[in-house]
Amino acid sequence: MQIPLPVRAPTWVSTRRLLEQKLSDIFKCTDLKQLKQLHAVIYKHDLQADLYFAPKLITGFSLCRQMALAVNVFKQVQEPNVHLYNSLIRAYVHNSQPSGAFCALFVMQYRGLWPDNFTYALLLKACCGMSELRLARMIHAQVEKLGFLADIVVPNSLIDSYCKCGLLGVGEARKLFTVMGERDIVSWNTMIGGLVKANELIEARRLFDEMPDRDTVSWNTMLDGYSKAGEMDTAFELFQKMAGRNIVSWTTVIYGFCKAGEMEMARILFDNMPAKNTVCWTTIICGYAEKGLAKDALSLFEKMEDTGFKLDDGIIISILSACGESGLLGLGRRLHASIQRTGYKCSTHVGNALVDMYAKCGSLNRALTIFNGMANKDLVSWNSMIQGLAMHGYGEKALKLFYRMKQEGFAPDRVTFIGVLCACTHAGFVDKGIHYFNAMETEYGVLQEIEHYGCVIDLLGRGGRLEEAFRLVRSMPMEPNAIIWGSLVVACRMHNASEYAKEVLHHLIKLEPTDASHFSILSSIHAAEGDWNSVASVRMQMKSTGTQKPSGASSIELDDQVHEFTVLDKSHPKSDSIYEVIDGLSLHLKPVGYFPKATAEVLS
DNA sequence: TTAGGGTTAG
Repeated sequence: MQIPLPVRAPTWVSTRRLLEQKLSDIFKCTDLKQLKQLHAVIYKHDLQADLYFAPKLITGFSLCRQMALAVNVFKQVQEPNVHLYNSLIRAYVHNSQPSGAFCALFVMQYRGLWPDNFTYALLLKACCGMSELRLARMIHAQVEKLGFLADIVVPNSLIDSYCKCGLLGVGEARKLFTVMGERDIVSWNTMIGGLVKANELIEARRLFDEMPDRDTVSWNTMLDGYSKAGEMDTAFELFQKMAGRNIVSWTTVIYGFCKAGEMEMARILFDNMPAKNTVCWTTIICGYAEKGLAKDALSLFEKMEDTGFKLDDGIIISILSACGESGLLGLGRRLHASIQRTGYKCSTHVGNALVDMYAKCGSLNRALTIFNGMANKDLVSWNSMIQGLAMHGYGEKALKLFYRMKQEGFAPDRVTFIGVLCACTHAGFVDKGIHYFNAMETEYGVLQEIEHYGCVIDLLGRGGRLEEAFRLVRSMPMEPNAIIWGSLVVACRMHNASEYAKEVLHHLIKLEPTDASHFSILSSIHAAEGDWNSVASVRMQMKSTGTQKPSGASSIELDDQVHEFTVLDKSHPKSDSIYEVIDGLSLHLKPVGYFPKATAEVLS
């Protein structure tokens, strides 16, 4: 008798096994094409709702930054379990969408499922992105009640969340760290990292010295602290002393030297690194770019491409941002050309960075072309473009874009209003600006913050409405800062209101006693009034605080080289012909009514 | 748990 052989089952089982194997390899990879293919196969076998495959697909898609696809997979599952919810929450956290993570939590609880310790650890990560102290405290109370604090991952995540909530949070973290029964190296490292980020370097070092054992992460955290604080002697001493240096250690110290302006030292370390990745290339290129050293930045960028490092969002955004900061249009365009040549798929972030770079470098048409061509604009795209137009005096165009933005369904936020108010200032629309300032809270529900007050005070001041500007400063619900007083100084000088200016400068000197420019403006006002006694007293005050007057400088980029000039500067090799051109320009300007302004301040 | 990174007034 012939026994019927099962035909379908083994095929099915082997397909499943094969898929399981394939997926276990792939779910850490970020290749969307591969993942989509696998998803199609899984779908063909009707396994998309399988509780083994679905979480892996969700994780895969989230790593590829495809939240919509991840959510879609989740929705296919009829009865999701805690594990699946955790995958979805992890996906939201990974894609910096903390609100999505919390929504998933509410739905999960609504469906009668209890979050476990993993859920809470993930939610705490989501809290990190939100920097919400209240939320961290709420979760703290809950995990304590549920007994999840016993799992060391949970208190460690709590410390991390607390640390990201500012100084108050670091205090809470410190309390928890002190009472923790068991601490592992992660607890120590996280606590030290939190202190470092809060600029509590001395306390961080105390804990670092107190640690039972240190790993590379512990050393790197301290290196980061000293590098960011500009204490490069100590940072370098630690770097030399430490064992088990890794690429992060090298990059951290290189970053520190770049920020301190010690590019030679940064370069020596960079050239001697045992291995390089995109992060350290980015660090050194941006180091050069931020210092305006366009040639070095460009040659290193080309070297990086020759070495075979592929572009990623990190490099592109960092370098473009540095270009915008220093006005290095050449490097920015070169990078843009690389993006186009390699067919790099621009994310919205990269698009925004390009818009910002071109706008800041004064190439508004290019910024507009990129902006108009962007398929997925977000709020930042609109804000960057509005700000770009406003910055260059195109107030009307900026406001038009603001209307278009609203028409397309985007709700303006605090940054949008900074752009809008700035547009009104530069275009001289004083009343319009005041209208928007008043409307932002009542019509748009956006809180008026000190930055917005700053814009309006600047707007009033430049518009010559000094009385109103001062009235607004006095009625502000917050303490005016140096920026507010600074814009008033500008206004007072524009409108020759020396009595007001003196009052304002005294506030400024109190707030920023080491900033020489305040002293020099004050002394120039006294000088203009012929009050030489006061001039002498300001100079004395400057000397006693050890403040020196820095010279103002203008710079221009030409053939990938930034040329810097100061007042009466003759150091440029082509100085003679430059002055010839300036004299020529003055000859043309005088007949049409422009005269050079040479006050005591300029000549002092 | 450690390194680079998009919009913010003068």
